Amino acid sequence: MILRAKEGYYRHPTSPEKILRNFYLRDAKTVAIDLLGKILVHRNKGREFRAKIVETEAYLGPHDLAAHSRMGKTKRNEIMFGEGGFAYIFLIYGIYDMFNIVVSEHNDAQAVLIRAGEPLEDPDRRLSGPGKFAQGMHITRRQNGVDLCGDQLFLIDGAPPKKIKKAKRIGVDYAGHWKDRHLRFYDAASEFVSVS
DNA sequence: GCATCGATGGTG
DNA sequence: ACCATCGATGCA
Repeated sequence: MILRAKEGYYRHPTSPEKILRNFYLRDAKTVAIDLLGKILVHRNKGREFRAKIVETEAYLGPHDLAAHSRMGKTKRNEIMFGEGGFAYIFLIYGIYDMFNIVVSEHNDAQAVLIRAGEPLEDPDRRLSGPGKFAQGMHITRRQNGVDLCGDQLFLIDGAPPKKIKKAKRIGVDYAGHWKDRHLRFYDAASEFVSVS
């Protein structure tokens, strides 16, 4: 099944195999890098939205002063303190929902923010930037806590980027020396990355 | 090409 | 008051 014949456009996932739990039970930096090139699938109300992930950020746990888990467990972030492989979604600036994937073991409170993707079906859908990504994928706080090993929201395999770039995370200038850590990763060749 | 600003609502 | 954002605006 070829989806769309447009210049430079993604055509087909190499092997549509669902990503299993053990993928998520590793540290945030490793998973953030390995997520690049994977396909996120969201099935919602009889529709299906898919995107190739091209930009991520790692949040390393309570000691990472940029991570939500730095405050300890609260009503909002409790999903972060659970096992890896679950969706953590929160509202930012009163407007946008941010889609994160909880990773590592129970209580490690690590997560990976998905910052940008390439839409597989409609090339005009903009999925660049975490707010637009969640919006374009129809992911909202209703999906907070959803198991990514289920059938509603999950990942399938995809080819990793040829070249990965690393940079500082966006919007975390409050985080002391953590703001300068290179924990943002993106596909160097993708036009859909939010900030190059 | 910048820098700055407002929208908007949950959180601590 | 702050915020893991975005698009519009103003100025160069």
